[in-house]
Amino acid sequence: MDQRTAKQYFSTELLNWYMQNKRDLPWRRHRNPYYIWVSEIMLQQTRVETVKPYFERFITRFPALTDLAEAPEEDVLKLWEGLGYYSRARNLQAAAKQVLELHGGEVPSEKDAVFNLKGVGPYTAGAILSIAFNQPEPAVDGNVMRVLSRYFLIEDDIMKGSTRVKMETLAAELIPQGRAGDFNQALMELGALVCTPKSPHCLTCPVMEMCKGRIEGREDTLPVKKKAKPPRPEQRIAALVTGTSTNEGKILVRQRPQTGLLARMWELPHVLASVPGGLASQVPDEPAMDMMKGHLLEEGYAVNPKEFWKIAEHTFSHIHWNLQVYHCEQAEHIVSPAMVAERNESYKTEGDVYKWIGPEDMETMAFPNVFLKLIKEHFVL
DNA sequence: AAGTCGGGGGT
DNA sequence: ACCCCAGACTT
Repeated sequence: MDQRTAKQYFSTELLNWYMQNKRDLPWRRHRNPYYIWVSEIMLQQTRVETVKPYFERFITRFPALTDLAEAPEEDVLKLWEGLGYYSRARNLQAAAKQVLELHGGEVPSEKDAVFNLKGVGPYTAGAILSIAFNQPEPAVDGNVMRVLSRYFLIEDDIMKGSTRVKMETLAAELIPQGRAGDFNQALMELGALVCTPKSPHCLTCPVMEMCKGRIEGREDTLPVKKKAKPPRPEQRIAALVTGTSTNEGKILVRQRPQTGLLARMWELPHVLASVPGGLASQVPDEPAMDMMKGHLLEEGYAVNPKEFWKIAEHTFSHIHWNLQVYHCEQAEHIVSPAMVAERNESYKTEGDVYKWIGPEDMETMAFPNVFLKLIKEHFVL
């Protein structure tokens, strides 16, 4: 009979399994704290397979922390294009500058210093400290909470902060002496490959014999998690404005404000068209087209709506966009000097900057995916 | 504690 | 359609 406790068994068997089954991932090829840090930021709420190409391009362009710290923010955002949660990119660069000024360019290995880096929370701090410096700190993410909730049959709601703290205490107790980095990665690897959210592969699990959740037949009902609120629907009218005369071959885009949703990203002009709970309008929607035309005129751009192009849908965590996209054409009009002055003033305060761009500009300007797809289709890129 | 912040893959 | 993902930050 196995004399080991459930915790001893778990730690030993899981670590042995990991050493035999760990994946060859780009950020596991070196033990460069900067690489590990970048990978952990990218991996927040993002799958491994999605991150791989982004990570490769990022460290090719910014091989060292100094390269990232000194780069134009536009370059950083462009490399993050399509990855989502763009404040991660801004915070990462800000933190790189922090490291340059406060720690001589070396990623700190002291707990408080790591925690104080922008964009580094409880999980990422633990990941950096354990994986890069092998310090015995827990790194509790969604994978870890799922694995622990099943193995130890913990029924606390994992959405609660108090549950994460409880899991961190437990995870810290499980770390084998001197093996923090490997063990923490083993926990996440098990969650990603075996102890999956749906249909966990218990038959091939290295710790199935003493898994309380499996023994009680609860593996499909754990972890306990309160359901998230559904995203609120928003109907929006977008314009793909093609330029005339000096703007022939170009389209009109604008840059979003410095804060909030998709901060500082470029986009096609669009306006909110519906009241919450209102019915989706049919296309072509003449009043909506007039609203779009009026909106752009206020911004100083006269356009003639042509025809409905297509519907584009995009879901954020908390908002669902239904975009009616219309083809428009730049129109001649006279702008008074007063209007130009007023507009320039509003640029400073609101941050909405409009610009005519061609296909070549797509190489430097960062767009959220919903607009990226539309514009690439228009330019046939 | 609840809301904000992307995007895609798996089922 | 819904769920979830190597979460952090703001209010």
